[in-house]
Amino acid sequence: MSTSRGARQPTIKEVATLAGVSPMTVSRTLAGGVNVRPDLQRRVMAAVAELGYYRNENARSLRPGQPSGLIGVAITNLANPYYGNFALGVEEVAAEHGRRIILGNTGEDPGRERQLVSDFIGRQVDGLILVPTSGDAAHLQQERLGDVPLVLASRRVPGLDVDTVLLDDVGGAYRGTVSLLDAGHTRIGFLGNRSSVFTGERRFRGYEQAMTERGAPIDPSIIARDQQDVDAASRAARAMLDHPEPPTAIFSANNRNTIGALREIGRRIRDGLPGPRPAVVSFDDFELSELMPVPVTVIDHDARLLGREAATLLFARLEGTAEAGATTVELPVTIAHP
Amino acid sequence: MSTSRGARQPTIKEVATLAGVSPMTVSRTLAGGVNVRPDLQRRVMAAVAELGYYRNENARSLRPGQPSGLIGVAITNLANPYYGNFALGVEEVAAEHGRRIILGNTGEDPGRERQLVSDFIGRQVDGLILVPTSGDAAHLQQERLGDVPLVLASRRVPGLDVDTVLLDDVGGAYRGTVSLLDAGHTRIGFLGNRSSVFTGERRFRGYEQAMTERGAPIDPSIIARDQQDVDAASRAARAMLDHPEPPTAIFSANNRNTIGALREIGRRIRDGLPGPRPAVVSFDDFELSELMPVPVTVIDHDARLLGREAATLLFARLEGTAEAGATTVELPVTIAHP
DNA sequence: GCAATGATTGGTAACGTTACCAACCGAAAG
DNA sequence: CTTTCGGTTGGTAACGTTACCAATCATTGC
Repeated sequence: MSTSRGARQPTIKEVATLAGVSPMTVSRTLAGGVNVRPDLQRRVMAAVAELGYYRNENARSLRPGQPSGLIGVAITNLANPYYGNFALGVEEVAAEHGRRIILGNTGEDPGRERQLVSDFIGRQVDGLILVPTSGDAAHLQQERLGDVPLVLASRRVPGLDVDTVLLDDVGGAYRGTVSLLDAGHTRIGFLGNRSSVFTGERRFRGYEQAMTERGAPIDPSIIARDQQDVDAASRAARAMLDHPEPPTAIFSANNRNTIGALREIGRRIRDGLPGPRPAVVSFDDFELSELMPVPVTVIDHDARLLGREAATLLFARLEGTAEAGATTVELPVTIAHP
Repeated sequence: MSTSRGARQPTIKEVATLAGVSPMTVSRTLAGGVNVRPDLQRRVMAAVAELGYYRNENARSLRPGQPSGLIGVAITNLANPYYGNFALGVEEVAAEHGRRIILGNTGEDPGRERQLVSDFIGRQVDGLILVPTSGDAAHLQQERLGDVPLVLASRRVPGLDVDTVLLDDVGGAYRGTVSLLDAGHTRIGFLGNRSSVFTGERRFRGYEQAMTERGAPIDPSIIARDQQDVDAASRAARAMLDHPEPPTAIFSANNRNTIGALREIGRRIRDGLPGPRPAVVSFDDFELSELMPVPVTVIDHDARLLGREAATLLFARLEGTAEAGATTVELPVTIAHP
């Protein structure tokens, strides 16, 4: 009836023997059955079912020219829902093309990224999608990757001219800051992160542009650009609100900083502490933002779409339908007022 | 200097030729270099660097007994931050054991799950970790999986006796409901989801147990158990609060239902609608729960830890250190009062 | 009835790697 | 000076699959 508990995987040869045909006939049947007699196909399928046979995809992709069907994906922080959605978008498009993803988490560590990339290549991935860390990029140079196409997401890498999907960081930050200025704020604090230099830098540039354009002073003492997690963001917000001349509004460059800032603002309200109740503009959406005790304007974007676009770019490259040079896609962001 | 742009991956044979040794010496060097003269090792490493050679892991694992180094992971919804954290936990432990994860999203579709599992096995995964969908489980029977160990997470599958990691759903729901009863509530609504039968069922049981024990009536007209997403949850909460005799508190069995309920409650408060402002107990944490306009008690748990435990169970099985029978680990939950 | 055609089937080799065995080397021991 | 031994190196085969070619079979047209 069936193999015993814990038996090793049967081979195509065993299936062939049981079905009374050659391995070639089994292979052909499983490949679609062109030019195989229907009765033989039935016998093969019966043997496959009985033995619980699965084609060995690794052996299959050993033959030259055969794709492995794997896409390597390395992201910086899977715990961040933003990247979970990103991975989902990549997975969806990969599945539509009959591929699976191998997923690695770099934790912003360039060494880990390097290690992941070489493992992925060793597993013969058909392509790579990467949210790069900000370290050295020698391991991503085309000559190191051989014929494996690479798509970068969220961030660009200096000196690396490859397909990239980005958000409109500058424009979004600009428009978000303008909305605060329009509401009459002129003293606007900035919370952001440093290490993911690329987005942090771009979002700061948008903020700076808007402030400068409207003649609002940029005061370094209410600019904090070194917070990676919620607790650090909370502390930075606390310091900012304890400033002798505190800001009346805060621009937060990402999800982690927004949550931290709101936690601190909420604490002050709950404890009845005096001081400003700053309006907040948040780059990155979060759930229930409409229920916050201060008005929160959200600069929203679609991480899942970003993942889908990255994968689409990759498959265009794989199928040869991509343009010759490196393409950059910059996805729009939307601003939702409270 | 280096291979040309877009060249195919070099083989071990080419490295051997360049280094002036046999492929065996290259293989041995890369495997750790036991019994290989240091000068030859240096020559090999130089050739590897020059050609940009990566060991072909697929060919490597073709030999019998060699592990592929891959763990197949299928989860139901990667967009849910809960599962993103779960995947991260699995990935961390897998990385500690030198393995990568292949990730697939089932979207609660049993057909997709079946397809993913057979692809994973075809890729010779060393093990499987699954958040099962609630369909038929024939494809998960041991005799179908051959020698590939399986660990289930979050949910159990009827008729499948394998290693499993669960949350203390019943106990958590019980204690959460008791906390509402202790606060004087007796009319408590229930929001939950049906299709992920297992957790939904268990959490309802905990609710039921607490209600019955305290003699609080269980009224089916304020029990809604069919919401999978935030919008459906919102609608269910609206109907519940429009009930002629609305509940004074709501037990929400998961994150999606909690967000939906709070969105509806917030809307009513903002619009100044009359009616109760129900207290909420939420199974699943969410950020900024302390800033909600009604008190929210959170039944919290660690999805990442759940992932780590699942992977730990799997590696115990792989390394033969696991017990003979199927193990079930039930992780505790914590209750955080507002 | 016979040749030509196309459909069907099987054998062989190769993909890139490593386990196993055989061969060789130099050095130490007798 | 020979033997022995451990360290070092290379050749061969096999892992499971499929492309390619050769062989076989039935069918059609003359």
